[in-house]
Amino acid sequence: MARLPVYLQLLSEQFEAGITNISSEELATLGGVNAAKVRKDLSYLGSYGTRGVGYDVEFLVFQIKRELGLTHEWHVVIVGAGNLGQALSGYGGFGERGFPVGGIVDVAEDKIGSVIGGVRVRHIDELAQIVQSRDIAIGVIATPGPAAQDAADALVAAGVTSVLNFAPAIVNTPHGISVRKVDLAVELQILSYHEQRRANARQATKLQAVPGPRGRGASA
Amino acid sequence: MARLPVYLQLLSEQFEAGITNISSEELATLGGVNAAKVRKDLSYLGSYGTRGVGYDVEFLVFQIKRELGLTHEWHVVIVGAGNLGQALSGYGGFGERGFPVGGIVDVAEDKIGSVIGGVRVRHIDELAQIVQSRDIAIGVIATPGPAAQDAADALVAAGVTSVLNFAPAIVNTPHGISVRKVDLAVELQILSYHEQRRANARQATKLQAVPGPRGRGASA
DNA sequence: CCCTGTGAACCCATTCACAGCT
DNA sequence: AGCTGTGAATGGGTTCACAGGG
Repeated sequence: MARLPVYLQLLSEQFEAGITNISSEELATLGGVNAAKVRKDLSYLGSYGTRGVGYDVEFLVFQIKRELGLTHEWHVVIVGAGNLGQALSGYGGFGERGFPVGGIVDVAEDKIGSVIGGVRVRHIDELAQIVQSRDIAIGVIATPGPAAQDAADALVAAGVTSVLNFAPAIVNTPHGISVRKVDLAVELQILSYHEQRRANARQATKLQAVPGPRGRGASA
Repeated sequence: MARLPVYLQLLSEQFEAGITNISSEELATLGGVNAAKVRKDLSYLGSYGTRGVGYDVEFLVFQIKRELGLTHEWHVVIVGAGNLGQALSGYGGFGERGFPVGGIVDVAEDKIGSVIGGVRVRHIDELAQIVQSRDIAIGVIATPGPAAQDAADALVAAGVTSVLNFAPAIVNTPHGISVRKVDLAVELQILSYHEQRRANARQATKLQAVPGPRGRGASA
């Protein structure tokens, strides 16, 4: 379930704050969702709650981590050492959350050898060797859109079975490979859409308040 | 609709490639979705298709851009000039896709004044002035988790009405503010979950093939 | 004849509501 | 009494299937 990571984060925060027990109601409020949904989601892990009391925060954190496979670190390999690849590698957030960068590769000779976030950029031909030596299962595509499919193919050929795609392109992979896509521009476009609607609404209100003498049906 | 940006991207690529007309079937294949869904989504824009023929690619691109409010650029302001903020600012992708970085702010004195991606880091107290001078509607939160709520409050106070939150925290905003959350760690955790399931499946297969004599119910 | 546009059927996630344990 | 766990009801999004226009 895609909400488990969210619960994990909330529960971890509560645990840090010294909370040892939590009800579905409280957790739902923190996450801005329905309490019944929380209970359904958590019941999927097993019956780990205590009726009349709630859930043990620490135990729940452990169970979610186990379910998500977060009992050990997962090294990732980044394909593409351009702006985005450098950004992701330099951003320490991956390692902090249990996903250290185990390698970065690129096709461009001039990028190879430079060190970003403590990791040296290597040639994409070395991808299989990097993946196998560090037992890497997750690859990150940080190439321009047109190169994304090649990057995905290279990752799959190297033995990676999960792909996080930041490139603005849809990649095709064989069955059995997990792909997730994060497109920063798409997120902004969705916000732009909301802004656009707000702007239209303001305009409509204005037109309604002061109907122009030559209004061509704009108020309809 | 959250799929319009995807169609826009696909259609733009097709247009670049010289395709002038496209059927819902073709577009559906490119996007990996159902053709009926494509038609429903596009019909929401109006009846812009031609029966028996398909859709005019260029016209459709224009209509989607209009609907998404992409007829002009939207400047964004980034809060947080740490690793992630620098990464996002240095990454040229925002500007390329119509969302140039109009400012970066931080609370830390030592970050202020440095230039990232051509933009100078300024103090968060100047946020309102930056937002108003450039008429910025979209703010990006790139702070550590605990500072995210403060960043959101500052953005809203400054007049921003849409927020893209990269911090690992849920932020509360007044009604009427659009918020989207992108958590890179969550994406990786979801992939980790898939990897975990694959690992479990492999283990189960192995146990089934060669049942251990002292198996403690693992094969159930 | 081909493909769009759309009512109707379907499906699955969400929510409700309450039985049951502590 | 309080809160979990879950069958039943709800609702929204997806898919089907076909009428209708080019």
